Amino acid sequence: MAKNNQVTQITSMDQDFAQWYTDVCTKAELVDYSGVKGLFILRPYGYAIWENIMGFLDKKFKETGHQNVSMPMLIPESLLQREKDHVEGFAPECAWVTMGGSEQLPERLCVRPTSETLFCDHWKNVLHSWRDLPMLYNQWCSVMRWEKTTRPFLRGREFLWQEGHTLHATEAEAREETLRMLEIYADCCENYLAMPVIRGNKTEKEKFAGAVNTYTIECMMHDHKALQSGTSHYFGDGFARAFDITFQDKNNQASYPHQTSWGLSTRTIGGLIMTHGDDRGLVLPPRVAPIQVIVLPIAAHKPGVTEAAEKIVDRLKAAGIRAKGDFSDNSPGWKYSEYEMKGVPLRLEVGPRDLENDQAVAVRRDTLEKVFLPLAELESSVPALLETVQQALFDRAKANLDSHIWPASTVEEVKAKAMDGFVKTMWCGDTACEEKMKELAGVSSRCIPFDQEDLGDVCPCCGRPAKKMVIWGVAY
RNA sequence: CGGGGUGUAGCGCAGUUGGUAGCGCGCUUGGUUCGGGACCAAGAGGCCGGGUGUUCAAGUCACCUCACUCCGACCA
Repeated sequence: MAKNNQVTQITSMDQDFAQWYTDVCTKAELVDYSGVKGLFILRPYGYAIWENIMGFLDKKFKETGHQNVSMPMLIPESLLQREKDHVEGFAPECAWVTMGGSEQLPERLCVRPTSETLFCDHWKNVLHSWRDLPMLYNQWCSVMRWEKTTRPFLRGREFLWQEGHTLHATEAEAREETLRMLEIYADCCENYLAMPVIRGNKTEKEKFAGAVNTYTIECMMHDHKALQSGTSHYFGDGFARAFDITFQDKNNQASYPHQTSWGLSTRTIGGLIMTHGDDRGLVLPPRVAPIQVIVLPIAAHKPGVTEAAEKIVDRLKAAGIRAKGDFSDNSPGWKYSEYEMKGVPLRLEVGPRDLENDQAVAVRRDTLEKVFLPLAELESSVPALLETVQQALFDRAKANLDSHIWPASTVEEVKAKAMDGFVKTMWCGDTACEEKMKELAGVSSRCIPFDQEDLGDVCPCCGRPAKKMVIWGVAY
């Protein structure tokens, strides 16, 4: 250990999980703060993660028939107010534009907190016939919600996301779409980001403003708190009626279409950090990692070392692996720490001793386990090792989730376990009991899981008959 | 929006009873190193978050603001 420890240490998770989180965000060079509260700069490495997530989802969206569009950033107040529940939900956190240059605007304009109203206003003009349906739109954009407290990725006043918006001729089709997109989010989380999810229905209290149903995927972070990682909403024809969107159906009758929307944001990057990270910093699943393999020459000045490392980088790239070499004159130890902090899943070291043995040293980020890989087989051994890491990260997160869901039958039991994971109980369905649970046990309902269990038939809050099982938790 | 904490070099900090600013790391240049955050030498870098007061004099005292951060209430 060198005496000069010039790189700032990351606060340990056990000592202060919140501080650990912000340390990772800044020290792994994912984000920087801007001059305005709640507006964050996504630095190249952080944005590269988002680009990969976008790439995964955009492909899925297109495979399922969706088209990308771009809607305006500003919403006239009168338009936002068209749907009552919606405006009540979002108005408290809208940012408003009131001036154009030095002129007061005749009507103030809301910086979009979400774009349902804009899509509706547009659809009203372009939808005519049942032949125009379904309309399957998506946009990649940022939205603004004037939050009180802010944290990188988890809660910003501006955040990047995608919002899908669709119209369908029938309720059945729209509901099918809602669940299809939820499943794409679950696929993204589980198979791309290695974050196991719980799929379920939001309660009346927790559902999206203006929705008939909100479906969610909930993830468990390393500290056992919940993160809502993607939502998909079925709107019925509520917005269509409010915005007077109609089409002529096959019977030549004017008919209201059924609508959905669904969104996933850069918040999932926060989830990634808090699911897989450790005291050395970020740990990225290989599939989403901007750099999958970092190749480090050891004693780079010795004959053949740099050339061998460069050749390995080229070979890995040719094999479709996102590989990078670091040929800077920082010491090897410095580089180890640097790329561990940045969560690069696999490190390959090449030094004089390795060249003598026709091998490279591979070190896994998740376990720090060291193995020797014959140089001739890197094109097959490296991808295999990356897949092993991907699976190991998912398995570890899955074990964390499965071992921290506790059944309970009283409010006291819920409270006792609330800081140690999710709690599942039966529930009568009354919002009053949900509020009571928040007040007495400090938890909110995360979802009514699709996978229901029978834990009895009594609501722990009121003692009345209960048919549904709810998962409770402390949420980010 | 309430309650705490913090703003001094890129980062981490020191700065006494008020007297116009210092340390470590990083950065630049040169050399030696290189298998777990290397070493030597010489350099560059500051409107002390912003504003208003008090004072002969403010990083230091008072008030106001802005930002970050943690804890609550509200949310992707």
